[in-house]
Formats: sequence, C-alpha cells, structure tokens
Amino acid sequence: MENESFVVTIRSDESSTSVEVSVGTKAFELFKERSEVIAARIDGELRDLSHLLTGGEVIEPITISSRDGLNILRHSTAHVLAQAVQELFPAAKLGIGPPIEDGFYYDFDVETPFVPEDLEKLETKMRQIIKRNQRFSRRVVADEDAYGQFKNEPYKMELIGLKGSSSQVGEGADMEVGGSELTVYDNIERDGSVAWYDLCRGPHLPTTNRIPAFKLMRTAAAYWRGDQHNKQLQRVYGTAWPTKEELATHLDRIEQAELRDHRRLGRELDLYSFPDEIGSGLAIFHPKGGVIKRVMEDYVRQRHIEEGFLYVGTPHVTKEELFHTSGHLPYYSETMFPPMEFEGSKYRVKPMNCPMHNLIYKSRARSYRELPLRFFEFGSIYRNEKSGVIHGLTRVRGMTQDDSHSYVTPEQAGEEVTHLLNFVLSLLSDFGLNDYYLEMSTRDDSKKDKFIGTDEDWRTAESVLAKIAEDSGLTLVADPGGAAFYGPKISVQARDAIGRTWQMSTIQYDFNQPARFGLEYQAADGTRKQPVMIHSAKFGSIERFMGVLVEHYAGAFPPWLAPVQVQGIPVADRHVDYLYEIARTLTKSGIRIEIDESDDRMQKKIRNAQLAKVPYMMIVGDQDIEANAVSIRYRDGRQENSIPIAEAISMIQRAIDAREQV
RNA sequence: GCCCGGGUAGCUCAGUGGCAGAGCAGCUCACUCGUAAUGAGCAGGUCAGGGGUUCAAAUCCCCUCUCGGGCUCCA
Repeated sequence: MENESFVVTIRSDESSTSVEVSVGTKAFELFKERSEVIAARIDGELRDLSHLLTGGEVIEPITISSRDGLNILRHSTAHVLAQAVQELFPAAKLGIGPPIEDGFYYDFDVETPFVPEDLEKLETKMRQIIKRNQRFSRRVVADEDAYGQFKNEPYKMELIGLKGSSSQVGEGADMEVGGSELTVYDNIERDGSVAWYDLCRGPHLPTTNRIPAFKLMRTAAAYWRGDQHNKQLQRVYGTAWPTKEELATHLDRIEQAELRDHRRLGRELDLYSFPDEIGSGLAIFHPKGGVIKRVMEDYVRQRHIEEGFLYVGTPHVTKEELFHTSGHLPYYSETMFPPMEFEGSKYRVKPMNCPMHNLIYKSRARSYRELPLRFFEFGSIYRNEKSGVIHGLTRVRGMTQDDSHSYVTPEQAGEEVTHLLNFVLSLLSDFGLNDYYLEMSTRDDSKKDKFIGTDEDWRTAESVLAKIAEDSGLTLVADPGGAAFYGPKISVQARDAIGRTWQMSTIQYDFNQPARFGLEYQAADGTRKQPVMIHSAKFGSIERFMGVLVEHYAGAFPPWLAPVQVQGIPVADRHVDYLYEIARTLTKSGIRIEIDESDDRMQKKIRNAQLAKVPYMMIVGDQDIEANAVSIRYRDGRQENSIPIAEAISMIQRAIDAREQV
C-alpha cells in the first residue's frame, strides 16, 4: 500500500491551517482530540465525521454546541426515538423527524395514540439504544432500491416520490429527502448488525452514545405534511442538549415561563377570568384588570387624538346586508357568529368595524380638503374562532380593537401608512415593548377565490406597503397568503418575554371597500374620486395586548400601569390614620393607593404586597411618623427609609408620569 | 374543527367501587408586632353537567360542556 498523502485546509472562525493527511483519511481523524466536534462542514456542505477525504477540501469543524451541532444532536436523538418506537411498537409507521427550536419531534402512524406512560417507556428504550452505542452510517441509494427498502413505510415511500420538489414536501421533510441524492442512515450495532435504518439526508452524530442529555416532552397529533385533509399522525416532542446541565437549565426556563403565563397571573393577580357561564373565549375584567384596561385605553385614545384621529362610535350589531356590501359575507362568514332573526331582518354581531366607519364617511359628501380623514374607536367585535384555538386573552372570541380607518387620496396613501407605522412603533415603545419584527402579508395568487379585487390593485397595494416596511429598517418577514380578503397588511409581531410571538398591530391597505361602498370625494378639479382606506389597529386587540403585557412584565407592571401603585403598610394599628392622611393627597393626584388595615402581622402584609407585585410599599411606623416621613420598599427588596412625605409623593408621581419601570 | 390528556372547596392539589380530604385564601376570636406566612376556632362540595352499570360510583361506561398541549386555522 502506497503511503500517498495530500493537503486539506482546516478552517475555524479566526484561522485556517493546512494539514497533510494520508489517503483514506476520514474527517474524524482531524479532530480526534476534540470530542466536542461531532460533524464537519466540508467545502460548504455539512458532512458526517466519517466522510472520506480526497484532498483539497476546506473543512470546518462543527461543535455540538453550535447551531448546526445542536440541530445534528437533536436530529440524531429523533432517530433514536424512532428506533425506540419501532422496537416497542413494531406496527408504527414513520413520518418525519426534524430538529426544531430547542428540540426535535418525530411523527408516527400508530394504531393507538401514545399516552404519557409511553413516553417513560420510550425514554428507557432510548437510553438502552444510546448505551448500545450504535454507529450512524450513511449510504447513498438509488430510487428503485429505496422503494424496495421502504416498502413497509408508506410515508417514506411518499417522500421518495416527492424528492427534488422539496417545496411541496412540507415543513420539516427536507431532513429526509432534501439533498440531491437519496441517502439512508443505518444504525449499526457494535457487532456489525444493522439495528435500524431511516431515510435521511443527515448528517448525524458519529454514534448514539454521543447524545449527552435528552428528554421526551409531550405527545400531540399532527396532520401528515401539515394538511388537515390528511391523516393525523402521533407526534412525540423531545429535547436534547450537549450537557445534563444545559438540559436542566432548559427545563428550568420552561418552568419559569409557566410562572409568567398570563392566564395564571390573571388568576393570581385577580385581573380577569373566563367563566364557563359566559362562554369560551370571552373574558371578564375584574377591578384590577379593569384598571390596566382603562389606563391602556385612556392613553391610546389620547395619543390617537394627538395624531389627528377623530373619535367615533358604532354599534355591536347590524343587519347583515352591510356585510354583503363590505364583502365579509361570504368571504369571512365562517369566522362570523351566526345571524339573529329580528323584525324580519337578519342581524349579525360585527367581526370588524370598517363597514360602520365607511357609513360615517358616507354620511355626507366629502371634499379632498378633508383628507386624510381618520376615524378611530374602541370597537367591540366578535369572531367565531374555532374551539381548539381559544387561548387565554391572546386568542378570544370577543375583543376590542383600537381600530382606525384613514381615508386618503391614492397619492396620500404611502405617507399615511408611514405615519401609522411610526405611530404604532411609538406606542409599543411607550408600553415598554421593544422586541418585535414586521410581517408583510400578501395575497396567495393560487387561491384567488379567497381574495377580492383586481391583480393590478393588489400589486399597487402590496408595493406601497412593502416599500414602507422595507424602509423602516426593521426585520421584515414575508407571510404569503396571509392578507385580509380585501387587501394586504403589515403587522407587528411582538415577542413576549418568553419568546413567543403574537400578531399585534396591523396596517392594511384597502382599495376594495371604498369601491364596494361607493365612497368618493370631490377632487380639486371638480371630479369625483374614490379614496383608499387604510385600516389600522395599534394594540391589535386590547385583550391580546394586555395578555402580552402581563407576560412581558411577569405581572410586575411599571407604576403607570399597575392596578395598585402604592400599598400602604402600617407597622401597627396606630399608624393607620397617618397612612390615610397621606392617601388623601395621593388619591387627589390620581395615584392608586390601598392601605392594608387587616390584622395580619406587618411581615405578612409585606409578603402579600410582594405577591401582588405592587411597585411601591409605603411602610409607616413610629420612626416614620416622628420624622414626618414614610419608608418605601420596592419589589426587589430595596428600601429607602424615612423619606419626607412630599418627596416620596413627587418621586412616585415622577415615575408614573415618565412611564418608568421601578 | 381534529388527536390526546384533564375537570374534586375561591386557588393548588390528594383521594382506583364502600362516611368527601389537606394546605393556602375566607370568616370569628386573641395578639398590635419594623421588613416574604402569629396562633386558635369556624365555615366552605350536586366531585363540570346529563345518562348508564352496580347492593353501593368522585372512582367503571356513554353523551355534552369546558380547560390544557399540539395540529389545522388565524381578519
């Protein structure tokens, strides 16, 4: 055997070195000393460490903790799960099993859906497979051979047939057939026998015992290839991490996230509830939630007026003919509550406010001199959201939109959209939300029956919005097919503090309703022209926005939003009157103070105020009274003693006015 | 809407066919206290609702409502 050699380049973030290796060298031999390296990017392609080098390659090590490395770890763990499922449930058919954010899933077609106890059995089996230390071994197969080897796996057969048209395959499935050639990964036992194999693009960990820490999280059903007309498969979600500590940290993060769930905090802080007696997806606001809601509304109403909006009011129900005019029937009827028969007419609760605002516009002749004409209200709307999607305050059936409609000339449209976007962003910032991105929702050209209007009008509308969205400099995500039936939209997707995103503010460009309602204005040249209307909700819905705020602040609101701003705590009964005296002054300035005159001990009162997440505890005892002062304790345990009364009040007032967090 | 899992006191939960339970919250009484739970007592339930099996059902079966997780949907 010749001892021929050649040169390859190893590149890492900062450096690049050439090494001479002998023919037949595999990638892992370059990283023998580095157990954290689990794969390699070779000439730009992710490869297994068993990849055979032929000379001249540029090789980047992939560590298990890198983004690619985590995906590989999780994808390999998904394979181990699938193997475990088929060992325990031999009749199970394989779906797909991709890595996802923080974990992975694998879909299976099984006769009986998995139950929670199955997860424990599967975890035990997976640990055995990991211990057996099987090798992940890649091989390329021809289509014909693949059909033979997967003849008992109908879903894999379907994917093989779809190879190369990955856009049609469905989310996640490119892990199976995303490459240019079909590959199979064999799981090979230490005795050389093949324990299991799966259609897969790879790459994978070298062996199963390179999975340091994993956990199966939950089961769920999922439609095959994401289409509700297809069969539902049983999905198992899991997570995997480079170390046991990171797994523990991840599980702890999830626990922390549950503590700030707005449904839980709503109950604990007595903000709102969802009584069965009223119906699913319909919230009631308790006094403390009512304070937050009112402060939000007062503030946003004031800001609208400052921005040139005219406050209007419209009813909750209307004869349904109005929605034929607007196009909601039939385009939107599935999402509307069914009609009520009344005095020979069918009435509907409104799912949107725009038709009503159009009637205000139409109530008299309009001149170009009035435009932009901006109507705004808190419109209570009702939508028949499917039962399975209702979720606390963030997905409800009855909500209030801070809804506006700007009627503009086509020439003014761009400027008005810019104005609205800036307005929206300033409001988000006032509420302390700064983690969001924009989404641009356009028409799906293949589903024209879901949208009204001409191609040309849609092109115009989409280009106006797209330009402004791009000019904003914010992250912009495309959402093809997500437009309203009457026009495209820009929306703000805000992240709550635990990373979930919600559609909040929307700005929609609508050329359809002005035409359907016959809206017009008299132009400077005396002709009658059709306005464009721009729909916009700044919070989106007050309910959803409040839900996101509760989670963002974990219930510890900045003083201007806090239901109780100051909790008065007397050290003993004899200090109560002094507190009430101070409370009179605070109440006069509009500061919300409550005094705890229960016969709890002072320590208990502090605990209660702490659990209620009140921003200022005003504690008063003999020493404070003597000094004509108060002591202020904050939620983080910080305390300032003996602050003169006037100074304490102005300090609190300043924080409220500045909308600061304390 | 679909799949799975839940629903026991205001809240969090125990209770696998044989008398309905605990902690917290609530109420009463005592204590008047300087930084995250004072003590004692009392009250609180159509075990989601309806139907069935059984001598006997919170417990087993069926239907409905509802909540949770996920999928689909999401102006």
